[in-house]
Amino acid sequence: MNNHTESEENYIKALYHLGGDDVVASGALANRVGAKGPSATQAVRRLASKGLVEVIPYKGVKLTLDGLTLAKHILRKHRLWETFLVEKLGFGWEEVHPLAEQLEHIQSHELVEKLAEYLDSPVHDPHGDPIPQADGKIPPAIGKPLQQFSEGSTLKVVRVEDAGTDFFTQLDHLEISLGKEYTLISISSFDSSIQLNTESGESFWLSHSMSSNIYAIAL
Amino acid sequence: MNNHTESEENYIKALYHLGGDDVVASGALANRVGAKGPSATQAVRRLASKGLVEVIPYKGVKLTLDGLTLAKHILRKHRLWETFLVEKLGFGWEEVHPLAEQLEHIQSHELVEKLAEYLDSPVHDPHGDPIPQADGKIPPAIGKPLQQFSEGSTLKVVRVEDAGTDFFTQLDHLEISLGKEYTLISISSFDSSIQLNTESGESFWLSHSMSSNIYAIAL
DNA sequence: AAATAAATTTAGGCAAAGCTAAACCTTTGT
DNA sequence: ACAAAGGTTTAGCTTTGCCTAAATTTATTT
Ligand SMILES: [Mn+2]
Ligand SMILES: [Mn+2]
Ligand SMILES: [Mn+2]
Ligand SMILES: [Mn+2]
Repeated sequence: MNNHTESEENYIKALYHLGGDDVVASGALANRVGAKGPSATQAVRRLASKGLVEVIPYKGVKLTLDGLTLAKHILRKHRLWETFLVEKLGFGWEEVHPLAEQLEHIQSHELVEKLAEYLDSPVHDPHGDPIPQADGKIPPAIGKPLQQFSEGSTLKVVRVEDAGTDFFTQLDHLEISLGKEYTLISISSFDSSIQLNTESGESFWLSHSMSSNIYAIAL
Repeated sequence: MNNHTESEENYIKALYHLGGDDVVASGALANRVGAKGPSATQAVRRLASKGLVEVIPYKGVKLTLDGLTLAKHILRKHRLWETFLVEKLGFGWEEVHPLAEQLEHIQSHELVEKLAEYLDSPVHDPHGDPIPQADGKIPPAIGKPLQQFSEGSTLKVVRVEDAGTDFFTQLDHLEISLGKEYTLISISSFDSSIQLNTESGESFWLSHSMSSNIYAIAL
């Protein structure tokens, strides 16, 4: 019931990201884990024989309850390690993902819980994503995309959607990070770009592709 | 040159432990990694093709310079993680080895160095073993076994030899830990057991198998 | 020096994990 | 309703890593 390989865990996590406990097509799965179709077909069969997924041939794959529990546990580890790397070791939030991709496979319940305690039982990771708790419950995702705020409202950035390096580089250029507060000045009806004011009154524009990946709460 | 599997790294580390850069018999190697002879024979061939070891058929295996460098780097990671687990997460020194056995395979030079810095660049791990430094140098092993002290000398425990769970349990029973100071009262000429006095004057005996794994420095 | 014992390698298998090319379902468009 | 297109599975192969049994080499003993 317990011992899973790194590969297995990556497939489980991919299934969770793609569909939660819904059916996921084998092609999409293969794509997500960076493998080819036949590899995924074989992989899900191994997972099925362990009771982690249910396969409907030519239709797709679905996490079982066991699989879902495992997925959330791996995600918990991933986000706790990301938090550790940023909070304690001083990594930038844009560099921790590939490291957590390795660390999430370390097997020890005691380690996970000691780590969580050491980090003061965090509820969100450095990107603002909710950290599944030890009991399997997942805190609600917070914030809504900047587009959904009305002109003139003040807001605080609380989450960024996982995106590539370029996205983070751009965030750094603009000095945007979690916790920063802004006033939304205007939303262009031409290209949906957004004008923000910093607390110190400086004004700048955000493209739609940037702003749609930035989540905030109203103040 | 870089990417090694967990299995490969475990073989490299085993070779280092068994012989440094000397020749090691394939049977001893197999034994150390918990595999059978033929598995080791095959494994060292894979390592040889990567330039990490040199094989002399029917004679043994030897780390190359590259292999030696890798071995020390893995050992550095192992001992840094052990230090982290004890110092920061509050694990007991007897429980960290199997966890470090996993963590030592995480690949990221930046992570290792950030971790070392976070731990204030430690020179010894929780068992008193020297931590190989970033430049490959290894601090000298400290202490000598209790037998080598003369009766009446005062000493401080600075290292214990890696041993099984039972050894640590017994250390805990006797409340022996790194940094503790004792006076050596007598060494039995019958069974080489050793009588120690604690700082508060209590007296107790240590079997030879215990004391020969406990290293101390004179005060 | 020959015989025996011990260690090592070879031979032959198996499972996990990946790949390409070919065959096979499903869906879609006419 | 059917043919083309698209996605999925099957077939067949590769590498890593580990196993047992048998052959081979080296070491030890008489
Ligand atoms: Mn991963
Ligand atoms: Mn994250
Ligand atoms: Mn290991
Ligand atoms: Mn140690």
